[in-house]
Amino acid sequence: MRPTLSDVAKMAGVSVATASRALSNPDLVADSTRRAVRDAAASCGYKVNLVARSLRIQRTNTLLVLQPCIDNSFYPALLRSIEDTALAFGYSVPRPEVPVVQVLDAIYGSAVPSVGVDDEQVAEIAVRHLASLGHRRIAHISGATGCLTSEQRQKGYMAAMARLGLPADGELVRSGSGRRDGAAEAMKQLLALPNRPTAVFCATDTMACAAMDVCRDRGIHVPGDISFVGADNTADGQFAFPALTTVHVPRIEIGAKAVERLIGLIRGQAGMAQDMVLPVELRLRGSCAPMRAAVAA
Amino acid sequence: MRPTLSDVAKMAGVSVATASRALSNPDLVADSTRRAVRDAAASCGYKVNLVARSLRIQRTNTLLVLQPCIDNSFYPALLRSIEDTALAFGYSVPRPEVPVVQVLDAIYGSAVPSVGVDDEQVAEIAVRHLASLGHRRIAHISGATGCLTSEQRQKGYMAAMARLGLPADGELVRSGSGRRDGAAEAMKQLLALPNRPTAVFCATDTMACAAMDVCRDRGIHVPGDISFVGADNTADGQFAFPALTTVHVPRIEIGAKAVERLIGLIRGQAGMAQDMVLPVELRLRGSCAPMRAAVAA
DNA sequence: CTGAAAGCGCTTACAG
DNA sequence: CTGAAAGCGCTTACAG
Repeated sequence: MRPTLSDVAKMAGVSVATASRALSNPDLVADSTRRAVRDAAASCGYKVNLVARSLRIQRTNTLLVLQPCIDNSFYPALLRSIEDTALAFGYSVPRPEVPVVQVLDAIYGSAVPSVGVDDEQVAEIAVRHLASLGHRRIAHISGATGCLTSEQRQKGYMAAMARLGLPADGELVRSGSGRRDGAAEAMKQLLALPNRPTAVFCATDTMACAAMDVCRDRGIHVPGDISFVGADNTADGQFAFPALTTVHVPRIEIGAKAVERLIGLIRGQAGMAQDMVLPVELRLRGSCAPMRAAVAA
Repeated sequence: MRPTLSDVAKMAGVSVATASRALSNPDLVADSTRRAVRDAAASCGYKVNLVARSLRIQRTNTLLVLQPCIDNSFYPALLRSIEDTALAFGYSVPRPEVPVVQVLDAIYGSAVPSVGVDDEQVAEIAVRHLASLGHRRIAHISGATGCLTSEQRQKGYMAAMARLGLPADGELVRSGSGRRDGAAEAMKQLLALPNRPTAVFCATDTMACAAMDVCRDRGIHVPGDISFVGADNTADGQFAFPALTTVHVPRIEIGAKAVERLIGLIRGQAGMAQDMVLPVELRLRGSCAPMRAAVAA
């Protein structure tokens, strides 16, 4: 059992009150007492129970630090400075060794088990569907820079295009930054191309909807003139006109599995430290049509 | 004051024990009692005090969810699934509206105040120093993909090269992935170039040290044959041979300022929501030398 | 089915 | 300078 303040007090031969003061308000006790209590605390590895303290003082006085990676000599000094400053303000920085699961965007790398999907596969499914309809000039509107999901979808798009022997030259790939305005701008650039794409794979449904809106505003027919596939399967695509064909990412299942993993980790069950990749699937709706053979005639 | 279970019990005309059961163990109370307690709780907006509960049950039974961005219709369903599953396991997911400050890597965007440095400026200072020594073929070994710091340093490198009228063609930019092995590999590629760079700006000191090691192994003299500038000013560069010239990033000050900001935010002080950019500075050590005029002679 | 009581581990007036 | 006691807000045996 983790030692309590009462244990420390007994070891040091003082009352709990004095032990508390010696540790968190040292000015209030005699030098010798302070030393005795601190020694006792150190020898049994006492650490204050923050839950109890918080309940008592009606504040947590705690700052949580989340650090993306540890394998970098840059961090120790930063962390120490954070702790020192926090301490000077009467706050503490717990170093919780808590179980963690990451969902979808694996920013902590493989050191932390993740639950998500294969985002390269998401892109591959989308591109293959468009290619199966005869499209060859398939553009990509990518998501937020620095977002792993978005980067992997772009990578998957490039890989799929290469495997299919289709051109994925630079002008066909535009960043939509994961936002509606970015996607609209990207779509305008694609439409301004001398050799327009006949299909677009957008990294998110939200961006696909914005891109389709641009087409509608310009009298370009979806899917008659240009086809769209999104990814995620969010409500906006479902209720767009035409309804958006998309690659479904099973959010409900991902959330449930992530929690099961996390609780498994908390309970020390085996096999919970592995990554978990859930299947995705194409949802056919109205935003895609076969490539028109005589489009240039 | 936030209502306690005792308030709810009084409103419902039952004991605290019964109120507790009605809320967290409903099977144990009569239907009518349960309804009365729940109505009372709802009418005063009662929420269980998790600190008190945790102290009592000796577990927190709480899962913390950290979500990078909210402006995405993908998340609500995921979050609901997480909560539902957690609840089914007897865990709760608090929705803490806590003050947050981000340090250095602004992954949450400008919605969350950040404390850091201007990483484009970091790169610019490094490149300008090398250019001032006469170097023109200045290479860049970049950091981890998807890391904003690394991307901004690369962007700053490109911008500085352009402003100085120096060539920053693709072959001069290599990803070191922020790791020693990646940097070593990148350095080997740079050395294999027909027209070798005479200077290298590495996105981190750690990578610069690894790159310098590659040179030493091949009998290439630093700084006689090739100059290096790192960034961060971590201990590895300081003790490298030759000691690494670098752009100092003030970690101590960043940590202190971040905590001050955060506590200011907690205390509701004004002006704490702005981003804070701390100055960086060049630290001259032994890894740079003037470009040799007659290098090709 | 319900209530009175104990207690989780601390901190802090209050006495001495 | 130190200790006994109260109490933060809950939950849960134990009685009834």
